[in-house]
Amino acid sequence: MPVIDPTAVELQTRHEPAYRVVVRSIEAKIMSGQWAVGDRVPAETTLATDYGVHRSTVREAIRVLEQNGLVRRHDGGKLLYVTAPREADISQKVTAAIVLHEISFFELWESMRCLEPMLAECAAKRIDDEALEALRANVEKTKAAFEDKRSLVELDIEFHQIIARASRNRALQLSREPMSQLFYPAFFNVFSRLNAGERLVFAHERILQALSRRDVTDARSWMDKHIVDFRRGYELANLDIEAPVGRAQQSG
Amino acid sequence: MPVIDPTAVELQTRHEPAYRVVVRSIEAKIMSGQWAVGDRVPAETTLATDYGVHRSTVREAIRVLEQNGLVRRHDGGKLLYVTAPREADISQKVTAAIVLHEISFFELWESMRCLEPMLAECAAKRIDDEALEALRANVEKTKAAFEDKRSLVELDIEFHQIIARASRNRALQLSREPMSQLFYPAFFNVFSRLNAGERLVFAHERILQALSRRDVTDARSWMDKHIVDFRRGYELANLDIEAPVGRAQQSG
DNA sequence: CGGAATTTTATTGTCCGACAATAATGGGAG
DNA sequence: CTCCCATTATTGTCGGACAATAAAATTCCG
Repeated sequence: MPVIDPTAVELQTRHEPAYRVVVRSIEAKIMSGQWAVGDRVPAETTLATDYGVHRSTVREAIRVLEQNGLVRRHDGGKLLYVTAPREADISQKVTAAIVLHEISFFELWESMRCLEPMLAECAAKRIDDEALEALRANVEKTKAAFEDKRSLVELDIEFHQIIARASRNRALQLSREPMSQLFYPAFFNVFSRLNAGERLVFAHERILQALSRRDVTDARSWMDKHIVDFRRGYELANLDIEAPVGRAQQSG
Repeated sequence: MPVIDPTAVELQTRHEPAYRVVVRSIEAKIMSGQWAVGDRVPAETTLATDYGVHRSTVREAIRVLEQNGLVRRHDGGKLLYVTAPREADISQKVTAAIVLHEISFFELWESMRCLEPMLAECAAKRIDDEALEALRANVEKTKAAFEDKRSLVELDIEFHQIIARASRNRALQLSREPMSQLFYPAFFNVFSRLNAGERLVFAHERILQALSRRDVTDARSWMDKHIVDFRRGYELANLDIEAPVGRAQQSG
């Protein structure tokens, strides 16, 4: 009795296409560990004869597995290997889903207000000196980049990313990543309209101090303030909180 | 300047396979809204001539898009339509990623402890009478199902799902769903070992009461207690907090 | 004998064409 | 106007082919 059963609900009457059978078979082999991460996947022709189908059919199956991040070819190579899905693989898909479902900035903001303080809290418990040093460097660079809005955005993204990694919680990171991709472009709008650099540096400094002291409570509360403050900036910049994210945001 | 640019970093030197070009082209049409959700996608042969490639090539592209949830055939039909990715589509992929990355139960629990109280808080603000009624019915059924561990698990899943929906925040729901899929199977282990039905009902009743009163603070704090309590149960049941989720959990 | 250069082989990306099964569509009978 | 049937369109699958090139095997040279 498998803990997860993706193969559970399946229509018996309409016979499943062959390529999907191949997908599920290989998927099962990978998820069960029979084909371990790093193993090479047999050639298309081999799979075709093994499964008794045409190579085109195998190919379609491979595209599906590839897209799910379960198999991948090493950079510039043509051999296929079993892999664990990369964060970027699924992050991108979640991002697309958010856009197409026309999820509002508000929903994203609310989620970030939930996740970021938690990430900060976890980071305060587990951050190492290396990450702390990276954060210090980031804040210094931010101070120096007051003029350049674009660098400001990039440095802000980096700041939060370092903290996310420092949390040592990959599940939280996985949740945060796709949202941040959509959340932060809005930053550029805010920075362009308001001169928010000063507030940004102030907040980042406070958070950094809290993390340095491993002060869980402070890290959380400053991060929370920071997220709340961003929403105010968003509103002050005359952007629509309720508008779906993803398409180019316009001022009201 | 697009807000998101998935097509950004791409190797120029090694020429991109044709099927991938087709994917990106169609993807762009969908993401930009040029092909709206609900529109029919042209037939494979049409696309083939349009793009000047063979039908097999188009087919591989379609598999990719299909897997991303951007296009789908209506149940039992053969015509392809533009769609927004379903929650289940990506939820399943995230779940696979969590398993293959061997993310620990602790990481998942920590994430749920972040998300569930927030979901409860949002639900307290926005829940309607219908959902409230559904929750009441759920709690009644739970009281009646004290013996049957399996029903107990299912009812618990339902309870939290109703609250998630009531939060009216689809981004949060999107984060929660894949984790809950992996989180809850562990429930069965706990219920089997401990007689946790009583505690479960107690907690659910408190949460329900708070939601009925639209008491944001109470809803959050009872949900938090509930999640914390579950972890205790997990430990009392002698299960390993640090073990990766996904494979069958064993007692220590 | 070990490593670099070169040849051979394996593998992928793409194409052409074909055919059966069946969903979609259009048209006629009631 | 609705229901049933013939026609058409579309997909799933197959067989085979070929160029490009990565991978492997082999030769060559210091």
